[in-house]
Amino acid sequence: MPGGRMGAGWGGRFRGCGYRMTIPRQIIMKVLSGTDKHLSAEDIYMKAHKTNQDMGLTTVYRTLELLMQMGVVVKFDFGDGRARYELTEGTKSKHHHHLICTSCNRIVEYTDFMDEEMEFLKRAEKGLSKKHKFDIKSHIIQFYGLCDKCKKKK
Amino acid sequence: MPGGRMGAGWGGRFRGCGYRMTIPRQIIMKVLSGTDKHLSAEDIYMKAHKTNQDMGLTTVYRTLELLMQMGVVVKFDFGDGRARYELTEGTKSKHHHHLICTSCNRIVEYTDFMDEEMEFLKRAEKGLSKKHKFDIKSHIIQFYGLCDKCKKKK
DNA sequence: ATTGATAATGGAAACCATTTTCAATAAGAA
DNA sequence: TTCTTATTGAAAATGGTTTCCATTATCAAT
Repeated sequence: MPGGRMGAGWGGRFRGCGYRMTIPRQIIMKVLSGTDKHLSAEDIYMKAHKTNQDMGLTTVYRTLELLMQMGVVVKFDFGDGRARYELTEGTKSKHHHHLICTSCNRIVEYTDFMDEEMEFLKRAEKGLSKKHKFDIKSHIIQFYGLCDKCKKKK
Repeated sequence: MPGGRMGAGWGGRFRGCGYRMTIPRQIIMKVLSGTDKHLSAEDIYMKAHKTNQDMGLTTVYRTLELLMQMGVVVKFDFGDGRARYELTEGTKSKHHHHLICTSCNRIVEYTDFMDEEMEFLKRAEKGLSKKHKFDIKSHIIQFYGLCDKCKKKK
């Protein structure tokens, strides 16, 4: 993929869902596509703001809301009071889940057990979709506990 | 178990963690033990308030924070702006997970696939604990998507 | 039982991420 | 180009959660 076109191609996706493609939305997609981190709304706003000075934080929230409904983005809550967002179909990053320390809020990504996990998830999603008539777009798996340091501190 | 003693026995647990057992904490434990729903802080406050008029909302938040650190309670975020809390070792309710509609916020509990899930989780927790030196206390699994109604609406 | 150090409490005010409002602007079909 | 209508940004409002602080309660040591 040649550089400079990241985030392109999303126009059809938006229009297909009955929405318009706009400059702010393009920029936001570019930011989301260009990272492998979990960004907060403000993180995204700040990155986008560098490209387009007129970008407003409100638009970021509105677009994220849209993207979530489109199933393109997942929202995470790690318990620190601000939500994080991530593309579901991340081309950049490996599929991963999170370990969260309930004491210091440290977040560890892990990619272990992914094979088992994916297999389990595939079966579960299929079964749950059918039984509960849900159109499942994404999922979250998080483990909570005490990290090494906090364990010793106590 | 004879009635009227629900929530008792927690004193040791608190003291064991270096905290004191107090009336408000007893009442909060009673509320949490006595429900199989996911209560918000305010839900808990209102229930507790019936037993003890002096109960303050601040104390509920503080106690929940404590219980989370103790690994006794899990905090859920279903995306409606208020967190929900639930005992991890629920004697009342079956272990379950959640399906959440990203459009209307409807929450469906499911207990299907629990056997596979439990098996997977057991292995994952053991492996992750060792590898990342985490003391895992609880976990969250949530599926997001569109419920039957919202699917048709579009 | 009494004491005393200090953890815990409640109420009000502060915080701050997220929403709402609204007039101005831009997208895209005709 | 024109017109309809979705989208936008800024500021204000919202509301769940935290912080502050003076008062009260717990519980280990006496």
